[in-house]
Order: sequence, then structure tokens, then C-alpha cells
Amino acid sequence: MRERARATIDDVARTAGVSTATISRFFNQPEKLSAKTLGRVRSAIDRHHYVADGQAGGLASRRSRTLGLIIPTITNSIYAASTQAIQQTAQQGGYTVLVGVSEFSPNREATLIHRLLERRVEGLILTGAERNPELYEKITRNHVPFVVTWKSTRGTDLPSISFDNYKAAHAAVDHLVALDHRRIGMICGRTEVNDRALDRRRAFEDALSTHGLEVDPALIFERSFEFVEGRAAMHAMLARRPPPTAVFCANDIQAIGALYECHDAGIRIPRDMSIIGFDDLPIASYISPPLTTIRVPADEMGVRAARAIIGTIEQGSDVTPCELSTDLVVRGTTAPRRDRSG
Amino acid sequence: MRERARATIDDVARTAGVSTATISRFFNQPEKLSAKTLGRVRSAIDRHHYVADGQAGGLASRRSRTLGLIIPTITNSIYAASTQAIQQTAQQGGYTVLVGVSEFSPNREATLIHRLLERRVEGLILTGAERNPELYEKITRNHVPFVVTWKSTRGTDLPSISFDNYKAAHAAVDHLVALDHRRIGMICGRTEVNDRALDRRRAFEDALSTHGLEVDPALIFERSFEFVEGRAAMHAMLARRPPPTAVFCANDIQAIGALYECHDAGIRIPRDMSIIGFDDLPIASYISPPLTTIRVPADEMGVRAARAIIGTIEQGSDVTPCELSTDLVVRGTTAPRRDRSG
DNA sequence: TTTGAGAATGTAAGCGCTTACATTTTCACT
DNA sequence: AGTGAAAATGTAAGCGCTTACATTCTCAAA
Repeated sequence: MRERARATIDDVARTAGVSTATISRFFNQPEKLSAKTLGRVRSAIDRHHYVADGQAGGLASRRSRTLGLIIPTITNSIYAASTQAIQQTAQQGGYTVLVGVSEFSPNREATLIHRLLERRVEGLILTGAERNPELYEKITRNHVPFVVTWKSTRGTDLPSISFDNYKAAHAAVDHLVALDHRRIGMICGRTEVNDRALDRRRAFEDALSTHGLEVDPALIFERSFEFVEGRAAMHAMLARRPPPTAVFCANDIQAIGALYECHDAGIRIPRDMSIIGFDDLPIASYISPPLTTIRVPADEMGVRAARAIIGTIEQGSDVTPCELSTDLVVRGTTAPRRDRSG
Repeated sequence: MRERARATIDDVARTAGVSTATISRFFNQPEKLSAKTLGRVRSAIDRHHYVADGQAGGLASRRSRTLGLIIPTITNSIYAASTQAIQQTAQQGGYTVLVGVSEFSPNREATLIHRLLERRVEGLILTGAERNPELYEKITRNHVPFVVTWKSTRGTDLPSISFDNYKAAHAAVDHLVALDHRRIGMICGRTEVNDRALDRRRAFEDALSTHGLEVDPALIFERSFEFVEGRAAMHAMLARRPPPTAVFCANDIQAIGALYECHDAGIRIPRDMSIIGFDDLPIASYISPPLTTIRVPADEMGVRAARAIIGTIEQGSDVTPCELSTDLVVRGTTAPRRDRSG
């Protein structure tokens, strides 16, 4: 077969014996066409294997039916889950999602947002709130509505669908303190590129202070989200004198890494060491002992964020900020402190 | 500030005192402009906060610089990993990736592919090879090159960058048999919607036959990729009389679920039961005992697939089919069979 | 049969870019 | 100063759609 060019709307119109407007209506307002025309057009489309050009359509209609989503990483299943929720919700509403993975790099994020703007996304779902004001201004100037997720924006005028990292992390530490732990370590993400991690770290420090406990900087580790990093951090933690009796890991990945290091070091959990995670990944209940952690509303947040942004696009309604709740899930990795000599 | 419309190329051209062609060249062939012009244009762009319209540009140039990717699910970290590799590679080559998640539904996949075609992706990366011939024809008619991943296409004329599921699964079973297991169960994905799972199941059955062992259908479970499913399958498996002494799980997620069920049932691993997985997820080495499994070249496959499709787009070169190798990773969940009475 | 409102369809002007081709500038060399 | 090739820039015709507005059909009511 000769290299034949793709069929255009004109080709289809010609073989159906109608105008291009009718073809366009076939896709966009079929209820305006008579049954007879509908049939003729349908068969002309089939004959040509016609696939409409979305770029041309978007240009003409000034719509792209696309949402942009920025996430820091896709390999952490917590983001994968909320991405999935967003995609599904968007799809139901007739939108496609363009995902950009920033890898915690502000520069890369700025580039990605620029690209999304070029592609004329009609709305943007962002992860975290911390970014250059100029970037926000750029988005605003382009008349693209956006919503921040994963991070409360109370006290600012940024629209968000999120939960309170600070409160959730505080609850985690409170749990540890209630179990009589007094020397508590922390492992979390890099707070300089991750405002959620920063909230959690602040909550950790404040919670200790509130309970009259000392904050030992030597017991705080900022690492990236990998099992090995959590493990390495715990290794260092165990070398401290005295080592902590409990560790708050600001995410489950690092928590599992830390747990494994304890296993290997012969430290019994939760007898000799309590560990609490954050996220409640599916795997959290599938390790032994099952991980005590903080459940985060990843799916619901995704669904709501997508709905909110679509609402803004279609009704021009403002996003109603919303903070979802988190839960402490007590499982098998936390227990009352035992006397060292015990 | 008044609701001002987005700046267009004309606005920028006017304030820079040049033609629109020059603005276009600024972005696409800056080397053709004089230093003086470059400066004028740059400042005009800044003044307007101009963001070029990719839809219009794509329409005019007949390029979208977009790749389409279809994966069955994003919550399984093995696909997340290769997706990430693909995105990175594409980005380096100046392409954006549009990801479609089919959820193992052929209908949904067909819809997604149609959408990608509408968006004028310049190439397509598919997962698995099993699909309606008409769908392949549609892609071909649209002059969009594609490449199949995760599934060998030997014997067909489909271009692919993959590995041999059959061979890899066979090696897994061989390992079990070499450990003297004779009654072996299998847990895998749904073979009717997943041709990779089908390859693995066939390999399982063939391997048993090759070794002169019986294939007991009551010991084969097809379930979706969730911990709980693997667990439920193992639960049922243990109720068989006699139960198997080893189980081949065609993916690590189900393997971990199965492992956990054994834990809870008081069955010691690998003493009383051997389990081998497939994928080698990061978590596989972080459970106890660490999972024996098959390592799969997810990253490399992604990188190569992206490069291959970009090569096809830019040089018109055909994709050179390629089968990457897999490895058996022996860890702690497999051991020689012990006598029941032992 | 006539009428006219509503339904169905057509006409054609863009949407915001790219690029082939045309024109103007620049500048090394006479 | 003159010359001409190369460099720089401009002109304008699309790219394949959508849609406001215009026109033509249809058919119930007069």
C-alpha cells in the first residue's frame, strides 16, 4: 500500500457528502444531526479510519481537555496511588492527565510546568506548596487554575486539597511518647526540597519540646525515599550513645529499611525498639511485624483535587480548600518502652 | 488586574519589532538569529511572560514531540520503574510521554490508544503483544511507529524490546525442581488479559512436564496483582491435600502475600515451604526471609524502548527487536525439600 | 396551499503557530 | 566605492479543526 497521508476532516466530509461542520458536529454535538446524516458520517469515518486531530481541534476550540499533574516521584507507591485516582477521576470527566515527575528538583519542576503550560493544560495539580512566587505568577498569568495537594496551605491564599502533615506527624510522636519513649529519633525526607517532610520534622521537634523532651540533632536523619537510605540512617542511629528507643520515620519506605536494619542488628521490634512510619502503604501490613504508621488519604485527595480543578475549569468556581484527616494505625512495631536493664 | 488574554506570537513580535517568523526561529533555530535580535526577542518574551502554544506549533509543524505509553497499572512498582526510565529517556530526547493506564482491559486500552492517536503521538510503546489485529492496523494506518515491551514477539512481525517470560519462568521452576520439590504450586496474574502471565504459566506447566512431574490444576491460581490476592491463593493452596512443598509466584507482590500467609499459618519458610517470585522489586530483599526471585530488566527495557522508538521517528530506522536477559536471584525463601516426616 | 418556527446543514473566518520562498543586510574582498 | 555570497529577516500561505452566522429543510398549523 502506498504511503497515504492521514485522512482529514475534509476527506471525510467529501465522502460523506456533507460539510466539515457536520463532521465536527458528529463528534461534538451529535444530537444536532439527523439520523440519516449520523449514519452517512459514521460510515465515511470508518471507511477512512479517521482519527480526528486533537491539536487542530484544541487550537480552534481553545480547549485541550488536559490536566497537568506534578509529582515528585512515581516509584513511591503513595504517589502512584493518588496519580491513579486523579487519572481515573479526570477520565470520567473527559480529561486526560499529563504527568510530570520533578524528582524533587525545583528547576525540573519549573521546566515541567512550563511544558505543561505550552501544552495548554486547563488546570494544574501540584504537589506541595513551596515554590518560587514567580512560578505561581506565571501560572496565574496564563489563566490556568491550580490546586496544591499533600500540603496544607492554611495561612496562605493558595487553594489546596490536602491534609495536615504537621498534625499527623505530631500524632505519631505523641503515640511514641505515650508509650513512655523519651529518646526518640527521626528519619525523614530532605526538608530543603520537600515541604511535607519539613512539616513532619517540625512537628517532631515541637512534639518533643511540648512533652519536655530534648531534641537531639544527632538523632535526626534526612534521606531520600529508599529502603537503603532508611536502613543506613538506622545503622547510624544505632551507633549513637545511647541509641534511641523509638524512631519516627516520616514515610513507610524508610521505616521498612530501618526495620530491616534492626532485624539484622539483632534488635527485636517492638521489644527493644519502636518504629512508626507514615503513609500506610499496602506493604506496611505485609511485613513482620506489621508496621505501625499514619494512614494518609492519598486516593481521596486525588479524587477531590481532580474534581475541584475540573469544577474550576467548567464552572469557574473557586477551589474550596479542604483538609482531609489522617489516622494513626497501631500495628506491631510500637510498644511500651522497656527498661534497658530489663 | 484586568483579565488579559494570553500573549500570542504576534504580541511578542510587535513589541520586539520583528516578524513572527523571527520569534518562531528564536525557539526553534536560535542559531539563525543575530545576537542583537536574540536580545530584543528575549526581553519581549519576558515582558509578555509569553508561553508558546504547543498545539498551534504542533499543528503547523506536524510534530507533537510526544510519545504514547500504555501500561496495565501504575501501582505495581515494576511498571512505575520502567515508566520512569521511559520518561527520562524521552525527556532527554526532547519528547514528552503521555501515559495511559489500561487496567488490563482491552476496551480501555483501545480507547486510550485512540486518544493517544488523536493527540498525535509520534510513537507508541505498548505493554504486551496480545491485542486485536484491527487495533494494530489502526496504529499502522496512522503512520505511528510502535514497539512492544515486556513480551517477546519471536515468531511474529511485531517490533519489540523485551525479555523472554517463558524462559525466565522456566528457570524459576527448574530452580525449585533442582531443590527436589516435586509438588509445586503456582500463583500468577490473569492469563486471559495478560499475555506475560500466560507465558509464565505455560512455562510452569511445560517445566513440570519436562521434569516428569504432574501438573495439578488445583495448584494453579490466577489472581490480580495484590498482596491480598497472593495471600488468599496461598491460603487455598495450603488447604490442598497434600499441599505443595514449593510455590512459584509469577510476580513479587503475590509472592509476598503468599509468604505472609505462610507466616500466619505457622509454616516456616524456607524450611517447610519454598517460594520464588518474579520481578525483583526493591521490597523483595527487604522482607524476611528475603525473597528468591527472577530479576527483570525493567529499566533497561524502558530506556531501550524509548530510544528505539525515537530512532524510528527521527531516522526512520526500524526497531531492531531485542530480548534482554533475566536472572535468577537466589535469596532466602527457597531451600531443598525436607522429608515431610522430618 | 401557505406560512413560519425550529431543525438541519452549510459557509467561511479564524485559532497561533511554522516554513518555503522572497527580500534585505552585512561584510570580506576587489 | 563596488560586488556578491552568505547571513538575517520578512511575507504569507497554510496546518486541520471549530463555530458564529447564514441558509435551507421540514412539517404542523392555519
